Amino acid sequence: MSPVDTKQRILEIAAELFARQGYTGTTIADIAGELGTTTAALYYHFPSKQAILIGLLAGPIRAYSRLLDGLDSGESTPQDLLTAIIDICADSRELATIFDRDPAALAMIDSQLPRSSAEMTAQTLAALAGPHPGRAALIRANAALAVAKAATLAALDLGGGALADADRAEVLAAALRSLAEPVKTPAP
Amino acid sequence: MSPVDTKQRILEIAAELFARQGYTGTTIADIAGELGTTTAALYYHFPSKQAILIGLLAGPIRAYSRLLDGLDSGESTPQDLLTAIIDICADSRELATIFDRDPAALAMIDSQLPRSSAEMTAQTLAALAGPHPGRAALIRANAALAVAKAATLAALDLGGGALADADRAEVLAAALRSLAEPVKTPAP
DNA sequence: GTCTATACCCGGATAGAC
DNA sequence: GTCTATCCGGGTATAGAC
Repeated sequence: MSPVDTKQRILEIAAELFARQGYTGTTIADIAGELGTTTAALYYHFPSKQAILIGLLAGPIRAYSRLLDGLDSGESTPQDLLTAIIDICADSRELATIFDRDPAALAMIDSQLPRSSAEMTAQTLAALAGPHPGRAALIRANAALAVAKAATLAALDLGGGALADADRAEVLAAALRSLAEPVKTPAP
Repeated sequence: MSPVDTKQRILEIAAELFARQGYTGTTIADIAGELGTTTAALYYHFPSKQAILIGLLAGPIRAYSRLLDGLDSGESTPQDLLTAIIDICADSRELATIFDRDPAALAMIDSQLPRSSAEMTAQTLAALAGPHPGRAALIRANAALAVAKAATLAALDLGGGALADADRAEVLAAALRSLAEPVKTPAP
């Protein structure tokens, strides 16, 4: 099989297993077994298990990193940011799962990323919470981010791996509602 | 040191490390080191690493399981359910983190729980989504559950480990907003 | 209840033939 | 590009003295 295809298949298999069993819970033998080869064959395509994880996440994380770069300079609204997050998660159910549910794996490759995963989350929350946020605003920012990730994953499962337009709108609306400062009822 | 105290200390240390590094990412040696003993000493108090995880989660999971039992028979509203989830998460930042972010660890002890973690999540979502839910209702249920867990964790971090009343109210409000079906603007 | 020492296994990784 | 064979380290767990 041509090397590029095999490399791609390894990445697909790894994405699925990492999402299901976690990164540390998945062995090289698991991947090789699914691929139908021995573990040694894997090392022709990737120098290490970590390299597979990086090969999987580097692209999406660079995209996300660029998104964050555009925040300071640009005119992005929270809605733009949440939409972008939803679309990134929608790109791959597996990657979104790893990103959302395996922080330990992310931390393991932090040093080889353009910025640390903690930093990216912090910047995202800061952008969602707005300038000089109080505790309530920070809580709402966390809520909105959680919705964008978790509800997108749920929608992907409902849609058989694809995110329907109506579902995307529903996720975004839910995230925006959780982000919105509730209207205070004025004292009578 | 009296056995009960040591056992308790082990659980506390394990909770913190499991939350920070994940279950598989934490070694018995890590726990023993933090405890100031050798790994062998740990095995006087717990027969296995899994037993530590179970000792940690069995109580809260039983509580959550009872909560779900009460749903069918009782008159619980989504608000009651979300409040209960928030309070369970607020009980221990560490346990909530494990529960939310380490599904692989939960799956590992599934067989020894009153019901599987997947089953518990499914029942929770069903209760939040209401009878005969459409896709949109299921998405909103997922959103609300994600808010209850993630925003509570955020609030605990903001509050130094405790959940202030105002913060609890903010989390619940955000979860309820994400759950609420948006009012449809009637065609003119 | 904790120690020293160690058995045992498993997972990541390498060497070298084909 | 994939194989067989193997090394090596680290992690769980045990034996038995103190």
